[in-house]
Amino acid sequence: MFFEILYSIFSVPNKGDLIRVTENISMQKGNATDNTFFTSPQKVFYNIILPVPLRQTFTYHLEDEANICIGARVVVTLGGRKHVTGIVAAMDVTPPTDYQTKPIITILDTEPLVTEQQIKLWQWIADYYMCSIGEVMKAALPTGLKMENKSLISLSTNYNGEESLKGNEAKIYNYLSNNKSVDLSKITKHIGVKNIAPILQRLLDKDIITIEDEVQQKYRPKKLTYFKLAQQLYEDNTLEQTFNQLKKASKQQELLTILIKDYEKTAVNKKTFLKIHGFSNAIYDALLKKEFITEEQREISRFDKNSIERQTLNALSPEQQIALNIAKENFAKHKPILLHGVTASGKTEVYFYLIREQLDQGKQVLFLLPEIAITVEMLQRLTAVFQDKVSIYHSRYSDAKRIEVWRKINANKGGHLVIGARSAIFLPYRNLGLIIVDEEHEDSYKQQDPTPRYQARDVAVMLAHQTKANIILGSATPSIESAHNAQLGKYGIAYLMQRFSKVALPQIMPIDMSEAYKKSKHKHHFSFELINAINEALEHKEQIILFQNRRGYSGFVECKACGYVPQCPNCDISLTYHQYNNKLVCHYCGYEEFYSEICSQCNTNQVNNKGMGTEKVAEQAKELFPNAIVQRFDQDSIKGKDKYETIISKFRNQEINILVGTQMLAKGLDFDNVALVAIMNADNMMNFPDFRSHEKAYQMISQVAGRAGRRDKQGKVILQSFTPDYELIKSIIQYDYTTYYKQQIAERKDFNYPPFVKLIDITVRHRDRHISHKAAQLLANEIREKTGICTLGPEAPTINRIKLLYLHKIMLKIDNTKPLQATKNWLLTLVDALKTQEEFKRISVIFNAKN
DNA sequence: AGCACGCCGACT
DNA sequence: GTCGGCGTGCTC
Repeated sequence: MFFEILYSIFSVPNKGDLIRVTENISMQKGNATDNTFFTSPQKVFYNIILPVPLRQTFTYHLEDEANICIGARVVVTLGGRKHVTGIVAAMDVTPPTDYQTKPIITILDTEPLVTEQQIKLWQWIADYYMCSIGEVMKAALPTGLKMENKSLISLSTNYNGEESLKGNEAKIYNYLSNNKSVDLSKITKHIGVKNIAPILQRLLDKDIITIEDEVQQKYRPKKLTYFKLAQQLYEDNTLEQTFNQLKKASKQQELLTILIKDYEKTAVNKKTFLKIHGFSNAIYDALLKKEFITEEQREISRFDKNSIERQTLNALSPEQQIALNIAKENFAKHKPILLHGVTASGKTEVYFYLIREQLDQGKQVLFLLPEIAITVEMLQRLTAVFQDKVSIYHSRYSDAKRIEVWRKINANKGGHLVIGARSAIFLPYRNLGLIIVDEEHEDSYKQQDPTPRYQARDVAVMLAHQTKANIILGSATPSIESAHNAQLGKYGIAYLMQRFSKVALPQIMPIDMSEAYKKSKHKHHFSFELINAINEALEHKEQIILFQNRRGYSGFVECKACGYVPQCPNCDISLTYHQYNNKLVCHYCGYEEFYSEICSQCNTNQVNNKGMGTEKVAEQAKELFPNAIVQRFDQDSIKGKDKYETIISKFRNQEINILVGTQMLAKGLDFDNVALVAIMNADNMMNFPDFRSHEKAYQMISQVAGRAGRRDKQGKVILQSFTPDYELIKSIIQYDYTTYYKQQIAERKDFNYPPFVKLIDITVRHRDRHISHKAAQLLANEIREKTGICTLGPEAPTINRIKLLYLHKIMLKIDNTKPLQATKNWLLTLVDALKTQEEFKRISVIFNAKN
């Protein structure tokens, strides 16, 4: 079977024992009688999950019982699509009566690729986040495992042309002679035959063509050459002899000498070595030919597992020990645990003990981190302790690597630790003992844009519940929801309030900017207090971080004559000015245009002094502190490939005095010599329109503040704000989580926000503003009338047009007197009903469950 | 979502 | 005359 080879590329362990499915794949109408069958076949029916946004599974059949199982991948045709990969969700289902099923073309796995437990979780996600199970499947599977029509076909180099080909075989051969490598759909189109699989299979059998997967082709691990002294030179004690042999080759001798003296038996990177010591390739090649040195290829990886020495666990402090015990007690009761530990209190140590215990029992452990916190340092620490039991699973890793991890977890051979970003919840765990969700409050655990819009932390809690695994949520500033669950006793709670180094938390000094402006005690956006503090730090050769929660130069451009602000033609949003390329950019759709000083509305001069971005702060810092080296650090300034690492290491090496950045700075990075952190404007963090804005501000400021201070010296934080008397700011300054929590939870209760209600955002989109509005209006009214649910809107959001579609938003607050799942299902049918109306056929409705 | 079918404008 | 733009409808 052609498809066996085509799709078994990633099924290496199963190669060769894939199932033979009937050759009768051509299902063209009127052709069925051609098939000669041995017996009268008994059809068996299966429900298949397919990657489409339809909230259903699809029933297909096999002509006979076959070696197939739930969780195996199958290839089927769907609509116009020739090969779609799906997952078997149910077997031996009752045949449908109202339509003719199509056959399963190929079974790709003999063993489940996906566990039944996973399918259960997928269904839960689909229900809860109001999407199709197929969409969840799409998010769950690494691309290589869900191949669609993209496999590449090319001519085999082995074919010498002696065999004569006829008909379609010849056609394909000729086509491939002229085109290097082509994907399946192109060949199909060119040949004009509906089912080319058997033809390609014949060509494949004759070794005339080869099939490669696009994904695999993309994945070419970069290799570096390492070399070391040949082993036998040591073993046979022939070193001296060797040198005699090289009497006339002084350069080669020299190379060997350096190698022996400086590197001994460790392998060194060829390129670097030759460059540093000034040897040519010829010298190297000569030694290699004489077998005095041996070469090896190493894959480049962000960090090298082999080079990390095994580390044992540190002993726990009494406080950590107590936290560990509390965790274990709660696990015994199958309760999640919230670990509330201040910055540098050693949460990680507690995790380590819990992980080790699970690994010792041969269990699987999932360590979830926000993408941005998966740093080389973190991985090194974990790898140093758990060595080869560690796998990494996140978006910066290649698809091939992810498939490798998938298979490893699926094989379930002994204890294993997966460190991953939110998508790691989708791995096929078979023996999950523990889930850790670190930085539990991070909103990047919530997938916002492509559906499924799931909150990985919540899914993790569900996964733990379903699999009876333990789960620990850790944070220095727990989310209000988790803290509330702890308060209600749904979660256990443990605290780590002592800092590991015993140095006090940084002192936070609020500066009243309205005062500073009134009394002219400021230059640009820098209060005098801040300027003095920076100067002091610079004198002591200490480093400074300036935190500004907005990228770019200055928010907007405004015409000083008519007040016009340039807008994005697609999105109805003000364009942001970027100084480095002198362009106006839309951050939503990427539209850009050159900045012009002439206002397009009234033809006078426009100015760009509104708002304050990192670029402007950096510029002002350079002006105010001409002797300091100032560097920006945000999405825009790290565009280049390794600029991120470069800036960080430069800052570490103290080649930079002042670093100006956005929240990117705050996550997962620890610096040693930062004495001062300044929050340039605390207000713009609190004043964005979201019910979590205060929570986010608290978390962000606390986190940024934590960057200040050194192992032996208390750090200092300057917090500039126009409203320093806000309760929120007071709690931040005093590190008073309890007061902050009480305040927030009271507000949430008063204004009906989660965790007291479930929030669902509905976005209606249409090309026509009026239809969009009308549809939203109808929906809102219907919901209000039929359910009595608190329904806000519809309203046009500030950004009310994205990519030429007009948006209208409705917000639902569903309190716990309403049946949540039933309500969600009803909402979906309501939208389906609306779409049957001619006028609203082309609206699209997005649901976002936001709690 | 993806794909085919079908109906109108700018090209050989 | 037709190539191809994208609007419309359907998927076991």
